[in-house]
Amino acid sequence: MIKIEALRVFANVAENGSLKEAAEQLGRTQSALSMTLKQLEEELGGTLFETDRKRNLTNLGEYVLNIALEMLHQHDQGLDLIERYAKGKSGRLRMASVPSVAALLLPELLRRFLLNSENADIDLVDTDSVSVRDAVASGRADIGIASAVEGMEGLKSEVLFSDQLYVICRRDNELASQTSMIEYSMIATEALIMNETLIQLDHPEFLEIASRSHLKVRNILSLLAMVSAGAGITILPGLAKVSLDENLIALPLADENCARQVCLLTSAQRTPSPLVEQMSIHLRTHLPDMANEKVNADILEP
Amino acid sequence: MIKIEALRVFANVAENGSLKEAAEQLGRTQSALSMTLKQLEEELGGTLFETDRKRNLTNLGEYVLNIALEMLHQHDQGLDLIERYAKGKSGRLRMASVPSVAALLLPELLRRFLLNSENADIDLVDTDSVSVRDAVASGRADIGIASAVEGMEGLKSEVLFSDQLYVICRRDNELASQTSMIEYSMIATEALIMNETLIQLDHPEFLEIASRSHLKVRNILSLLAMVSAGAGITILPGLAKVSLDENLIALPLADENCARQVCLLTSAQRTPSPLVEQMSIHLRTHLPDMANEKVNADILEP
DNA sequence: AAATTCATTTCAATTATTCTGAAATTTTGA
DNA sequence: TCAAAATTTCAGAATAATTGAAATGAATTT
Repeated sequence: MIKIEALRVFANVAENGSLKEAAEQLGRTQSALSMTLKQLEEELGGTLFETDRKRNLTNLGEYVLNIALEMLHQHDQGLDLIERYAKGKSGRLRMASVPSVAALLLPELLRRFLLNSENADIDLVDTDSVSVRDAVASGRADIGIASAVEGMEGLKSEVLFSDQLYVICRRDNELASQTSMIEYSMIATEALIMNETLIQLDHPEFLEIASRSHLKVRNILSLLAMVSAGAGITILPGLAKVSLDENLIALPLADENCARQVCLLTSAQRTPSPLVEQMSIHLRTHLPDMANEKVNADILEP
Repeated sequence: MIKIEALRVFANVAENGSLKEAAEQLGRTQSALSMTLKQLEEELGGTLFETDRKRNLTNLGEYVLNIALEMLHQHDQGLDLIERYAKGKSGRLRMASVPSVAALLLPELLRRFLLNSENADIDLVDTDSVSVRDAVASGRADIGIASAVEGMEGLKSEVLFSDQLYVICRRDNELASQTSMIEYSMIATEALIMNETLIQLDHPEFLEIASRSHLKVRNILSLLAMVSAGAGITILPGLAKVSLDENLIALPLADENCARQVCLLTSAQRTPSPLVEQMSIHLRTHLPDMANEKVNADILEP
């Protein structure tokens, strides 16, 4: 059977016009190439070169060279595609992420990722945690970044980083002068504006406070505008409060158990594609540091 | 290094959904295929099937299958082209032949040749022996069929068959009653009309007769019309006289040495292409018989 | 024309790869 | 849970590829 490697040897020798050169290029001995060519000629039932000096091709040799070059090109290109894909350097990747991570961390993270994966084709959708979970579970997204929510059957979930909660209030609020962390008791008398992430807090003291709240705002800009306008205080994860208005201040919440756990979500059903695998690794290694950096930079500023 | 045969195994297993079936189809053991796949997966750095039952492909598996099928197709097609060409079943073949052979023998001979060489592309030119020789010598034709002429350097020549000469005269000529072969002496008093093939005869007695001839006609139809009209007699090789007018008759010439030698001409410089090789073999094995058949059929008829 | 050089082929020994058969393991379906 | 079917594993056998050294063959020089 004619092997593609024999054709590669032939093409190399034909283009070099010499066994010696070709042997050097291919890192083999002349005799190995000589035997390969001999075998190829036997299989073809005809001679490829006019003499045993490899300067001139026979008619058959010319024909075979033409076809072989095309074959080798196709072959190498095919292998390249496969290898790139297998190494996670190309392919399609649909991501779903909560807005805070998508807006604050992913731009830089994806930029770095793409340095090693030029042919990757990435779709990013930002939405709330529940939708992120659903997108991954249903196969509409390959990878999700969200806080843990109920009902994660069929999903693999892994904590990427923990996002500490902060009380957001106006600078003229008396809380602003606190130097220690904020206990629930300290905000018991404040009007609390609820939001998406607060729904998951289950500390009894907090639940008590929350039960008295009559305002819930979904959109974060509106939420902050409310606080700014004096409608009350709110509580947000560190990442969500990185660019507050000047008249607002973020104060760390003492209860560390109720930090938002930002998770990486993937389907448990299917083996991840190499690109998903690569991205998962990339997220695991870079996202925690980037998150800390972002949150701390913001804290140290005021 | 990823081998095309490993991809073939993978594609086969993927499409069969089972090692067992694929092993049967490929004439190998399951374990051989299992190891090939294992090695392929190792080289890719990822798994190709969801479980070790080969029913479901991973995302990577699907991608690789797509590319691999295309690669295999290209590869097999390329090999097929090469093999067909090498076996002389495809390619281009330019033939030059003297008209008698071209008209009487080649149609049937080429028809038979093409049964085994569907993809061959044949160009046939008919012309006189000198032009045939020149066409082959200059590379304008790959193969020539002609009588031996002077100056055959650079050509390989091989006698295919010998074409006996015949005297052509009117049935009312007294020669027509001859039952024995015609000696030169018997036509000494006839008016001889010269033609292309007679130029090469060098028998002294003939030369004597020829020297008295003042008419040379090239075109065979004109030549025969001349004889028919009573302008004289002529001498033609057996093949050239196969369909004479009713009032003409062909009488075998006794001198067997001066039969026309119909030769196969090829270039001595270049190794013949496989198609030329095949055609040469075909001509060698079939042309002599076909020529005899044609000449004899015609002789027995009257 | 002989001698020299350079490239290629040949051949036997080595090394690497692939395949097999049997046993062990895993999965599936009852 | 068990038996049947499919797959994997592994060591040894069969194949194939590669090497190094010597021989052959072609071109070039003297």
